[in-house]
Amino acid sequence: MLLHITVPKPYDFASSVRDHGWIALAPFRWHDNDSALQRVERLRDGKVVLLTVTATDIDEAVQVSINVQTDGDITQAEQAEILEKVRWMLKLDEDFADFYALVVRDPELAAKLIGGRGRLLRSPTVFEDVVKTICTTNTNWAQTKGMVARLVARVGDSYPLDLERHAFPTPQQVAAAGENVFQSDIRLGYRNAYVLQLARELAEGRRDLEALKTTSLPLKELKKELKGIMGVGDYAAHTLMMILGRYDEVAVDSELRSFVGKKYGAGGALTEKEMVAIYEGWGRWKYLAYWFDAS
DNA sequence: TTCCAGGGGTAGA
DNA sequence: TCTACCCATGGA
Repeated sequence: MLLHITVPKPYDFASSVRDHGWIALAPFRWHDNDSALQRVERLRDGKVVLLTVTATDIDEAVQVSINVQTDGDITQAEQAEILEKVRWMLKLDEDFADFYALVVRDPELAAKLIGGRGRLLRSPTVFEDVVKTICTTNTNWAQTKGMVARLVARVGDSYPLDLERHAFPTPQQVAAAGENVFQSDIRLGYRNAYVLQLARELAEGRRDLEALKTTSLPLKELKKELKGIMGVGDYAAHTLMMILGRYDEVAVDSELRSFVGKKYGAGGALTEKEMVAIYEGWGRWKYLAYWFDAS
């Protein structure tokens, strides 16, 4: 089964997908030889499919193709769900025109972005991205990858045509796993409690993360809502705001401190306020300005 | 052994 | 609002 989405140029599929580290986190995979994004996905009705997403140039647009594989038929409703999820993951419904218009004033950034970059990869659900973001805090990237891989392998549904590959687990599946499985197998350290608590809140209907996809909450309120999640502080909230298409705030972490310190520090240590101020002129695009400055 | 890596919660000021 | 202290984990 092959599905298609036509995306207006400029859009650089391969660069956009790889510009975010998320591509290295399960169940995402990148196949360099054929520039394909791959992912096992559990659909709402429980069917587990393998999505292989590629892109080809067609005149004034880019055609994104989604190859859907599984052991049975795929209904119209499932096709619609897959298209919706891929559009979300690739941020195809966001308008970057204002950002690109601003970028031309900065030749260094313009050179990087001219082909149509900026649509950083995100996961199909906000739940998945919150969990992944929590797994980036106070640890290194190798451990983040391990944490997410173990979570997916241990409690995510298997893909029927290759049982070694799994979908990202639902909140219900995470909640059902319980403390012991987290401590012995998944090993997120003290983050175990954060991820379990979030999964329970969602499974029991005490929180609705997915509503944030379409929220019109003012930035401050959105940040407050995100920081209400145990384990989410300023860095994680700003990262998740970026995921949700709000680029107004940079996420200050050791990576930003290191990069900004080297490029703008002139030998002396910069305060956090000074670091943040460097991107002040980018208005609602600060996060992306930093991201591509550092890339 | 000690440090610390893409921080955050909590108590106390 | 700011600071000190603690937090599991695993590699260096």
